This record gives sequence, C-alpha cells and structure tokens, in this order.
Amino acid sequence: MPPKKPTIDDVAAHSGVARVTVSRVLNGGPNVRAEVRERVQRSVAALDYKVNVQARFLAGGGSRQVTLVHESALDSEPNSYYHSALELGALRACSNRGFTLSTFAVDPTSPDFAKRLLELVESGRIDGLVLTPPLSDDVALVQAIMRLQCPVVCVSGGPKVRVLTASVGIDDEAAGYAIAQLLIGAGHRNFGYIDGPEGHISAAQRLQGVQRAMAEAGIPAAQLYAQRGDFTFRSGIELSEKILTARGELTALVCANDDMAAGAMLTVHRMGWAIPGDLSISGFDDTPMSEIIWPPLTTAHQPIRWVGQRAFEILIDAVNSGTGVAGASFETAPFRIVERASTGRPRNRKAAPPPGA
Amino acid sequence: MPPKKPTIDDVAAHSGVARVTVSRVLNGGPNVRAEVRERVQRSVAALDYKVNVQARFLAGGGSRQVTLVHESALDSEPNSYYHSALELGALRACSNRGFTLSTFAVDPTSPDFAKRLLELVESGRIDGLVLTPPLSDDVALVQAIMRLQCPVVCVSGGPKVRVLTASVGIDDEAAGYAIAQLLIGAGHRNFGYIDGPEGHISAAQRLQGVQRAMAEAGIPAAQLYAQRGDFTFRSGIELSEKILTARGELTALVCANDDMAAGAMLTVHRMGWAIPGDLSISGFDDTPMSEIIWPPLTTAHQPIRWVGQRAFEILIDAVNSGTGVAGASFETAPFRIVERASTGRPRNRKAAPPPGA
DNA sequence: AGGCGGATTGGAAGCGCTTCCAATGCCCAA
DNA sequence: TTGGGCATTGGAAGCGCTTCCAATCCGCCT
Repeated sequence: MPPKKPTIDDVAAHSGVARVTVSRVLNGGPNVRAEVRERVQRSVAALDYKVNVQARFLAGGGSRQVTLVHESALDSEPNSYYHSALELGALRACSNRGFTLSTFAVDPTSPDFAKRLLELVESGRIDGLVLTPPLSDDVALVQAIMRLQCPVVCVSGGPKVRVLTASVGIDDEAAGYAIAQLLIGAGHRNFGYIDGPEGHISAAQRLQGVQRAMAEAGIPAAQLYAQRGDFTFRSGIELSEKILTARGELTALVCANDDMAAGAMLTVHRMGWAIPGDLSISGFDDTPMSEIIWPPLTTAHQPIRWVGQRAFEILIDAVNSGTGVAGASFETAPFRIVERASTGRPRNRKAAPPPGA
Repeated sequence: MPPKKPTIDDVAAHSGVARVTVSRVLNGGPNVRAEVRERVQRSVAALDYKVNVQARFLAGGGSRQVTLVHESALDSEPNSYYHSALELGALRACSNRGFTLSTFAVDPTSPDFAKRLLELVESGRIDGLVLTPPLSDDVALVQAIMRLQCPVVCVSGGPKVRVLTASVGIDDEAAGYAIAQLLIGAGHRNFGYIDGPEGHISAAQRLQGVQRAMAEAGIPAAQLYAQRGDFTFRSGIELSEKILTARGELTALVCANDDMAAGAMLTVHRMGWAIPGDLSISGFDDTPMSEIIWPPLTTAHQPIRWVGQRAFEILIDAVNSGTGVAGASFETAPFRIVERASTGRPRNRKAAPPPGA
C-alpha cells in the first residue's frame, strides 16, 4: 500500500499556517512575511510535497492551452525528426503542468500566414505560443503577437528576437566555432560552408563561429567559400557540386544541418572521392540519420527534445504569471560535438577529377 | 469572449435528470434505463459536451499512470526515430485523457529484466503498460504481467500474443506481400530477404508475405534467400554482402527495416552496382532517413505515431473499465507502400564482380 | 393485500487547489 | 490618542466530476 501523497493541507498543518498561505507561497504571491515563506518552504521540502496539477487547474479556471507553431514545408510533414523531437519535449512539459498542447502549421509560401496566425491569437483560444525556426527569426511577427498580449517563446531565436522575448536554443556561434576548431585541429585550411536560407539566423551564426575560429587560427577569410542552401537533402547535393567545382582545393565542408551534409556526401561519393581522406564533411543536429549514413557523420548534437521542453516550461511560467509576456531572456541549451568518421585529417589528393566526371 | 464550455450540470439540466445519472451514462455504468441513457446521449451531442478530465481525475482518485516499455539496446537510446514517434503518439493519447506517461527501458541482455519489470507492476504504481517489439512477442512475459491483473497492450504483437491481450500494429504479412508484389510486377524473380532477429515475429511475417506473393506468381520458393539481421545498419552491411556473395543472380533485396536497407545500399554502392538497375532494395518503416538516402528508399510506411496513440487509448479504456485486462483484440494500422527510386525494373547485369572487389 | 429484493434515481460529500473577501495587526499622520 | 491605510493571514466558496448511500419505484411471493 503506497502511502498517500501529501496535500496542501498537510503542508499547512506541518508549518502551522492556513492552506491559503501555503498556496501563496507556492505561487509566489505577495504579502507573505519572509519568515513564514521560508517556514512553508521547509515544510514542502520535508514532506516532499508536489502540487496536484489537476486540482490546481480545476480551481484556477480550467485547463489552459498553448500552441507549437511550426513551418510545414508541405512535404516535410510526415516524418520530420526535428519537429517530432520538439513536439515530444513540448508535450512532456505540458502534460506535467496540466496544459493542453495544440500545433499550428504555417505555410510560409502563403502570403497571409501571419494574418492567420494572428487571428488564432486574437480568438483568445490560445494562452501562449512557441515559435520554431525560421518563424522565430521574424521580428515583425513576434512584435505583432506581443502587441496582442500573448506570451511568446522562440526556439533558436536570433539576436533581434532575443531582446524582445524569451528564447531557447544552443549557442550556434559557439557550435560553429567548435566544429571549425575540430577541423582546423585536424589540419584543414580550406573550407566550404553550406548555409541555411536567407533570414535563417541560426545557420548564419554557425557560419560566424566558423569564421572566428579561422581568424583565430590565422587562416585568411578568403579560404572559406559559403553558399546558401535550404536545409534539404537536394540542396546539399546541388550546392556541394557547385562549391567543389568552384573550389577544388578545399578539404572540409561544413553544413548547416545533417540533411544537407547527407546530400553533400552523395555528391562526393559520386565523384569517387574518399571521405574523409579527400574531403571531410560535418553536419548539424545529430539526427538519427547521422549514425546510419556512410561514413557516420560528425555533427553537433542539439538536445532538441530538451529545447522543446524548456521552451514550454518558460512559456507556461509566463502564462501563469499573468503578465501576458515572457520576459526577454535567452536560455542556452548544451550542445556537443559528436565526432564520427566523416571528418579526419586531409590527405594529399591526386589530380582531383572535376565533379560529375 | 468565448462562450463557456458546457458542464455535466448543463447536460443534466438539458436532459432533465440528475448529474449523477449523466455521470453514469458517460462512464457506461449499470442501472440506467435505455430510454434515459439515450436521452442523455442526445443532450451530450446537442451541447457538444466534453468531460473535463482534470475534474474527473480529481474526483476519481488522483491521476493515473501508464508506462511505455521499450527495449533499450544501450546505444540506440539517444535518437531512435521509432521510439520517439511511438512516445509522441503515446503522450498525445495520455495528455488528452489526463493520464501520466512514464517510460521504462529494458536491457534485454540482462537476465532478470522480466523480474524488474514485474516488480514495477507489483509495486502498484502503474495502472497499465504498453509493450513494444520485441518484448511484445514474449508470450511468457505477457502472461506473467496479466497474472498480476495489470492491463497490457502490445505494439505489433505476434499471433500468440494477440489471443491473450490487445495489440495494435500493421498487417505485416500483407505489407510483405505488397512489397513483393511491387517487385514481382517490375519483373524480379530472384529475391534476397534480410530478416529480423529470431523471435521477432513482425519481421518473420513480412517474410511470409513475400513468400506468399512469390508462390502466387509461380516463383519457386528456392528463389528466395533469407538471412537474419538484427535491425542495425551494420547488420545490413554484413548480411547484404553475405547474401550477394551466395546468390549473385538475385535482383531484389527486401529488408525488414530501413536501417538494414541503408546498410545494404552501402554494400551495393561499394560493389559498384547501380540501384535499382543492378539491384532493387526495399525497406520497412519509412523513417525520415528513407527520403534522405540515395537513392530514396522504397519502403512500407507505418503510422508509428498513430500506433502509439491507439495503443494507449486502448490501454486507458481498459484501465478505466476496471477489469484489469485489455480484451484480446488486434487493431490493424493502415500501412502504405511508398515507392521511391531504390526499386525498379531489373536490367541485365554484365559480369557481376564479386562483392568486396 | 402486505412485504421484500432488485433496479433506478437523486442527494450530499468531497477530490486538492485557487480566488474572493473579511479579519487582524501594525505604523504613521493628524 | 485616534483613525486611515497597508501588509498579512485566514475563512469560505466553489472548479466539474465521482463515489457513497439513501430514496423511490416496480414486480413478485406469501
């Protein structure tokens, strides 16, 4: 027979105050003497008390609803790892705290997507939302939502967004720097970079990190050749061809995500080059695919589920605070460079055949 | 101002009965005249009433907890798509219904994993659980759990398990049949099959489906060569080598999951064969990777999230019924063959170089 | 006809928490 | 000294639902 969980009344009795006072302490309410507050907190710890979220929301006016907004590139819908992982984290946070999660897919090609999203916010059925990239870089959109007094939290928001509202993500600049350091340490001096689309700030920051590492190592900036992709496998194929045609001498190709890295690998395989002997390739995200591909991909691991979870925890705190805004802050998620077989020391290539040969 | 949601009292007033009676109707309780039951149900529909799960569980004795049990092959932990998707579906079902989800990882190499799991069940902290493959094929385990009066639902349970308890999954035999039909229709007559580990019944059934399709097309059973893998990328590499060495004449290789198909592709690329010209390859699951790999993989799409969700819906219904068991039943998930570029018509190969050359 | 047991129904009491509002205590201006 | 205003605390009323138990109603037995 498991002992019953302690209730708020147990805490109240234990610390000799009324139930209401405990409630106030729990919710950070005003008007509680510091001494009392402390006493209550000690009781909470002593009894290992946990609030019952069901009861809290029953009393507090019904379950609240928050929304995860993501860009649906039509085709990416069914099986995207990034979005699944984010939603998983989101759901964990919400179900812990008695919130209901809904998702909202935005078609970025439709000109009125912002209008539709704002209508949803205005309808009042939503208590807060989380924006994912690249929506989370859209300063105008964030401002418009905030004007409606709706709390917003951004996943991987850029610097302009971070001064407006709360954001969660890895330090992309540092991650790019770390990847580049790894490569520079292995002896590389000529780099290619497959960037994200214009306006995708995370990808741009990764690039900046690469540039900083190069500068610190005394490598001329001209020895980096960057091209914009759109995060798809296909763009990885095409851009790697373009980059390698333009700069046959480069020995390392850094890609802004794993899918493009996979595309680049295909190009390189077709050219008959060895990886990493003739060319080192690195990705970003550490999707499950990066272990499966050949050779296994060196990449920057992002704790995507954790990011999703934290974003919603912050959002829910903001909703509970009742202020209608999530204070500007940036929560840094820990990233980790996962070194696999796709990167290594460069070796002298014999005559490099032109791509497509 | 959004109109307030109707409560159970609104329904009671609308149908002219007491709140208690409505509650009984909602929970399928006994002792309600058919006429009254029907009247209440009409009111529920008319008002578009939805029960408030928070209130239900507050009143009914606290939030209930269910567990997703999965085999953790130590390394697969961080980023498995299959498990993420399943958990996402599970969480959706649970959060809708006010249940709390926990997960339990089993190390299959440890001899007492069954004991640890049974201890968890006996501790009474769990109201029900969902078993995923290959645990869901373990008849003895399922029986042991059921003896403890704990409802179990299996994901992709084999035929022996299906007669014991509820199970959700695709019709693997039919999916194997469909894949084989596609290949036979394209002109293939000599097949390889990379199976799952012994005891993994879904994979075995897929093989049976392939065999049935061959038999129906009048292809001798001897023209199929099967080998057991363990669902890993690595085993796909190794077994495809073995199979192609033994049977250089085969033109199509069917794999029991996508990861092994990816491994097989690597082997084939290394041999310098063209896909699908020299060899068609198919997978199973439609993980995100199957679109990313080159060439894109023909595979059987499984709605994994949906399966996870249904499994928990069934489990929660069983828990709510209070009988302590989920009635034996098999819910078939819709699968779909996704034809991509890794399969096509066989063409005459010139001298096939031995693998590894 | 009187009485009894089972089938139906409703009344009342909370589940654990929050919010509203009244009660108390205290400090400072008048 | 007295009253106003503010900080602090507690009492009471539910949130929407279920469970326990009492109240009815009915058919059937003696």
